Amino acid sequence: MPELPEVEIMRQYFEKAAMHKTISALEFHDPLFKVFKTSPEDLEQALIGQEFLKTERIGKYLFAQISGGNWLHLHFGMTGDLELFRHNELPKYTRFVIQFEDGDKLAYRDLRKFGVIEVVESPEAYRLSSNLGEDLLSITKEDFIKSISNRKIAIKTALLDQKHYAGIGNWIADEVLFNCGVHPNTSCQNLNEAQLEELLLDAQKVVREAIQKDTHYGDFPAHFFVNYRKEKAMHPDHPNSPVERLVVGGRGTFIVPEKQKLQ
DNA sequence: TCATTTGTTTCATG
DNA sequence: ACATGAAACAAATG
Repeated sequence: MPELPEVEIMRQYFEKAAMHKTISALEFHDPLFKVFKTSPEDLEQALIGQEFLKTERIGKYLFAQISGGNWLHLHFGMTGDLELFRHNELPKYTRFVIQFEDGDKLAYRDLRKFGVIEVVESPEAYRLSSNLGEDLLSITKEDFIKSISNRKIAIKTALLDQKHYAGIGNWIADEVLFNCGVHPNTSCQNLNEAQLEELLLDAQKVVREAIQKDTHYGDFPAHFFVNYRKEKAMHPDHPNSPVERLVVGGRGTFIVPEKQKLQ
């Protein structure tokens, strides 16, 4: 699920669900502690009796400021999300629960456990220490072009690298490459500045539109490539060129061959 | 049984 | 040290 737009919607959900309410207890439901980078004791120390003051997001990484100091960092891996609940049965695949004094409970769910829960000093400190780029929506054209133009890797692999600009995931990369008519295996060196700028602007546009639709895929415009992102599907603009699947950088990748030729 | 999945880290290689 | 690419991580689905 979670690429930049999904995490932005999750941030807005967290704002509504968890802000300014006293935390009374925590629950841990991941026996091997795969998703926890901070120990339960330290999480309790940091969170219990405190409240969340505000949220920030960098790419796919979500942060919430804790009143007692430091920030809670959440990453959602491939299958993570949040669910506010009050009843007794645990939402499916719940790994972590934050209980509030008012009886609300916030579940962090993550089927595959690729996500991360930890306490960090600040979003910016985390960004710098983990070599994370700036958020896709705030990076400048110049920085984007500089970071990509001399690389010797496939453009799709470069788009998925979170090191220079954070937020693009697998479906958005395919979406943008389709929109710009670029084959995902094109070497970065073979793209000129105008093409790179077009890729950035399109990525930002796709992200904004997805956020505006609350990332409900069903509400996306009909021309969105993600609607046809499966083998042999037919994009309405290319009725004679069925969608093809290939693997780029180890990730499933879909293209319309007629529009996206290798250069 | 095998391949697939909207992510990231780690390891090996050059 | 750095860039690159493959494998690993975990769990469900078809």
